[in-house]
Amino acid sequence: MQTIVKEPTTRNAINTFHAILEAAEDLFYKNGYHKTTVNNITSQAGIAAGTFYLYFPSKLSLYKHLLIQMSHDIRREIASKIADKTTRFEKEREGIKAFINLVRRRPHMYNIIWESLYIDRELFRDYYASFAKRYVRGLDQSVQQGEIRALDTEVVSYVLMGITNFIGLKVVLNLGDKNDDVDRIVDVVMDLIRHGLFITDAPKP
Amino acid sequence: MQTIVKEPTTRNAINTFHAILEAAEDLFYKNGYHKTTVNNITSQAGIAAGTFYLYFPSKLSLYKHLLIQMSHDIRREIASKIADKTTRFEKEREGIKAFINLVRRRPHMYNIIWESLYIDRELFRDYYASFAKRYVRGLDQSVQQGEIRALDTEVVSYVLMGITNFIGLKVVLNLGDKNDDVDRIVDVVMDLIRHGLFITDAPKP
DNA sequence: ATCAAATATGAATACCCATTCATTTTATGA
DNA sequence: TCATAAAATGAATGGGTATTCATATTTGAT
Repeated sequence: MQTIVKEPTTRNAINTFHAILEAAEDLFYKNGYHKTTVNNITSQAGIAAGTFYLYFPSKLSLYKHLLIQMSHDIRREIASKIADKTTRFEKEREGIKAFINLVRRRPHMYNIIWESLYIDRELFRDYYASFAKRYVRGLDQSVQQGEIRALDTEVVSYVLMGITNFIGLKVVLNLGDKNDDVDRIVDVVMDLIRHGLFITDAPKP
Repeated sequence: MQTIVKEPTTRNAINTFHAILEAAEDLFYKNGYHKTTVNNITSQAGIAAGTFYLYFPSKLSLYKHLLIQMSHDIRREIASKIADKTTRFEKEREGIKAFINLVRRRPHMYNIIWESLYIDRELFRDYYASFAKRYVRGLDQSVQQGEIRALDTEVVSYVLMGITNFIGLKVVLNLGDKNDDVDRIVDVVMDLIRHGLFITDAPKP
């Protein structure tokens, strides 16, 4: 299934195309995919209902287009923020921070990505499977370089994704402490990742 | 909003009531809330469409009923599995294991709980906020008893929920390694929680 | 200025689905 | 056995919405 009819070329067409994307992002976030009608989207975008179908073959294709775009945005954002970091620890910290700041700026992303589980399960699976795959590559490298312990990196990748996602959830949904400061939270998380949760007497192996 | 019309009393009524719940659980899991019609549910339950409304005032109320029931089931299951454990470490391990085994047995739970984010956001918030609150109580106690380090227990609770949920997701959706063994995965997770991810030379404080 | 292609319009279409209700069947207790 | 209540039926209703299409406008090249 193609996600768009064709790339718009003229100035006006580009504006219309982006107006649709912007309205959809906003409405999908506020009301969810199912409660958002194509008419809601077109009227918020300031265009006629029929115009929508000049750009997208269906409502679902628009959703997929947004999801794919966002998954790229997330990867690019994280990659750019950790590119110049040299240690795995710093990469991890900046990666988490980048993700949280991104979803805080654009809380739409959260909703849209998770909602895929209910719109197209394969899309959801693919999203996390491919994210994990990349993560594992980075972790394996760090194991080789002796920076992190030799654990099952696939499991570790899901642990780290879980941490990042739920901390993001807390921040985006304003769960718990209302005065959350991203840096402070990330410090706590990194402390956990570095030292573990428990008090032990024995030195580390 | 009440979730059911009234508790059924006679034998047949109880059967019908449970047939509806079972069919709904199955169909919401397979196709999601929005793609499941009341007719789908009643025909899979082997009853007429109208009968549905003798038990539930609306489709949404059935969903809420399932969600509330499941959140109780999860808490009860975890509580019963950790009741006799004495150390925080064991409680944590058995809690994670109980959760994963439960969602593996009834993968419906996963979908239904997360889908609440798109059906009724307050429901979703309440679910995790109250889960976190309980978690924090337990963690605070363990901090007092010197079993775990004195970190922000609210942040820690989201970290632990995130880990558990994403490991559960991996298992339920069969992401990555297809021969996942729950005990082995939980061992990796607990190792992480105990020692952290990184190799450090200094002994623990 | 002219024309063809690209864009845009919005009312009409066609389908879907939650819920209702008049009617029938089944259970219960006197 | 009969009367009453409880449970069940399923066709009909009504509201909603994704998509289409005949028509109109705008754009850009010649």
